[in-house]
Amino acid sequence: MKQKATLKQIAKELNVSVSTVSKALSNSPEISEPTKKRVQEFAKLKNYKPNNVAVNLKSKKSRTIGVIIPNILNPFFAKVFSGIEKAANDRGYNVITCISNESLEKEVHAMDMLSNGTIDGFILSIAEETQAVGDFKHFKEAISDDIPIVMFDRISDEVNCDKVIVDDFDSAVHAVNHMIKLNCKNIALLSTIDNLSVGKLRAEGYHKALTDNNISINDTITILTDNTDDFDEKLQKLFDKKIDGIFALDEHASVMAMKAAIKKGIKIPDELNVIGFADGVWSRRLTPSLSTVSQHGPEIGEAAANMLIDRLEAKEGEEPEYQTKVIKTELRQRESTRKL
Amino acid sequence: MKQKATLKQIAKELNVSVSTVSKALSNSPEISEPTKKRVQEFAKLKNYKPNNVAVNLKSKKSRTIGVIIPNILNPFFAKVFSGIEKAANDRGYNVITCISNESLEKEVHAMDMLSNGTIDGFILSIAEETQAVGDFKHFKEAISDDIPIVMFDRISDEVNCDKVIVDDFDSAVHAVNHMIKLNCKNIALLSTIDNLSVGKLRAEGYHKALTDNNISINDTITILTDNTDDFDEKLQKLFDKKIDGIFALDEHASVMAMKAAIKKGIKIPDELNVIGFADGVWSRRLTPSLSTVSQHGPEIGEAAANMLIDRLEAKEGEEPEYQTKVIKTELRQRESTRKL
DNA sequence: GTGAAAGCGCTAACAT
DNA sequence: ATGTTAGCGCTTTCAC
Repeated sequence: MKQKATLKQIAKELNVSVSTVSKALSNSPEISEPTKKRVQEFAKLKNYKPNNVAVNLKSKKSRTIGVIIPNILNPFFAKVFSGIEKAANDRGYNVITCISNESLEKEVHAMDMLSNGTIDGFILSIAEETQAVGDFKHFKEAISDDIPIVMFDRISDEVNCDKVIVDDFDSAVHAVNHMIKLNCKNIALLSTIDNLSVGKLRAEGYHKALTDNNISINDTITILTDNTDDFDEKLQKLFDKKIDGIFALDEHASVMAMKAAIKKGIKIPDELNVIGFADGVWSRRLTPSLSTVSQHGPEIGEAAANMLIDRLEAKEGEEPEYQTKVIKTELRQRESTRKL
Repeated sequence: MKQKATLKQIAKELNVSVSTVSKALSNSPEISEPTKKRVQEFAKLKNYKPNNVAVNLKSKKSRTIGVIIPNILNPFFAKVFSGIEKAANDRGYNVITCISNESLEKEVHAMDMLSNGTIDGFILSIAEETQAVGDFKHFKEAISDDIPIVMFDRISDEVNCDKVIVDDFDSAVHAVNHMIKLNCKNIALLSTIDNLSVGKLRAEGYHKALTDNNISINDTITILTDNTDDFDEKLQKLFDKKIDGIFALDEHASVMAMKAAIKKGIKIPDELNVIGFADGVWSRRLTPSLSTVSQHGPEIGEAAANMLIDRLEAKEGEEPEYQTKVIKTELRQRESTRKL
């Protein structure tokens, strides 16, 4: 292995001082043109790259963002992640990723591992268990240690920090209103994420839309749970009731409901309209394709990364106020909805 | 903001030397029990955490792995990634992720950004463009700079390094043999990844199986392309031919083919058997659910991470030989296959 | 225009 | 048992 080039080595070989080399490479006006040229060319020849760790130690910044995601297999999070990675890279930042796997302990551990100079700030979505338990000490601690956090999607009002969310409540109101306009009279509400803040907000939006339209809420065509097995079981009985619309709050509920309806021989969209929250390519690939509330994952990620970096790069004392940015959803009409 | 605790500060406040504090915290036998206790308790009180950047500079190791993935939205890569992340974390390593987006330039840039002490080694799957162009200089450079690489799935024989792959060729032979046993006589071969090494291997496996069974190869029921639009177009005409089996080399081909068949009113699996390479949850959710060649993404990731870390932690001069580990696939029978 | 020296926070060989 | 010193690779202030 060839030795890695350092300032020291270059200085020795060129018979100049370390600081001359350093300045020459950063194009300082203190250094004469000929010396600069000599140093820069030699450095290129030797393929010199400043040791990032040393630079970080000196500057007390790592230009690295810690991202904590509950589950990378969920296409929504994968999309957000790709947005974060892109925006961060564009601004010269690296991204260290941890997966909390919905566990409070892993979340705490991950933050602990990284809160030692490794990262300058966090972007995260709260783990399911953390939301259930309501333990947010680790977030507050990081913030008081001057490590900024940007939360996205699953947030907590108890923590004072930047946030990026989707207008879950409004999106649901809008989607359900749309179904009502399509002449749906009996819209089932299905969710396997009733433990999450976002799930609750979407359910409230559904209620609001029904109430606004003077439609009474029918609990017998509502499945709210936090467990897919439980959901699948309850789903069996759903089609005993009269329904002409399904509003599903997550991908699992959307797909399983469509699958079950098709099996029962119910025609979509002629007898049944379906709208679901979904982000993968799959809503398009389904037969019939699924009309969705699309959450613009990449935009959420980009917004979060930019908010964090803006704060990191703000001059001391000029940090912006904490803000909550709302990314608008979009109702994507595909084959599963049509006027009844 | 409260000042971050450092050894220096603690030393001053306790009226001992920095090295005493350092040794006490690492539980060195050189230090007396009472002092140790005093220091350790004070450190805990102050919530002291060793500055990771300084430790890295000193030790010339970062305990961080650079992962470069072509596309995190592809569920196969997402699964591999989750395996890497898990194995790395279990062994005390962090993971910095870059997404090459199938671009050679981004791949080169990512490696460049990280090859300066930020990471100890790479785990990567080669970008599409890189495979097409056949430019592997950046990999060789890293290796000669003593930064080990583990490649997975999309590898290159031109680069001498550790590799983790799936037995694509054998898997395809096995799957097609299976279809033949189910009495398929006219098996179509569909691929949108004919530009990738893995795509080619799978296609060769298909040919081998047909040849072994004395079935002649029929180019009119073969769609090999690297472009999904092109594929979708050619797919329209596929069902004009007589086919009773579909072997699809990637997720897009699998799903679009099933969707098209269903639209044509072809009964799966009664008139047509389908097997596809796929990794998402969606193969299960399809109607009928898709029989797949499952690639054990998480295991691939874990194996890659462990190989890399084993090499990183090997004593100088005792590094293991480069090896290529093969993870076995599994034929997952679901509703899209049944004896004709 | 160039160089010497200090220091970022930590470890470890070497005194005392 | 504790402290002193040097050094990881770099930047930057201050002298010359």
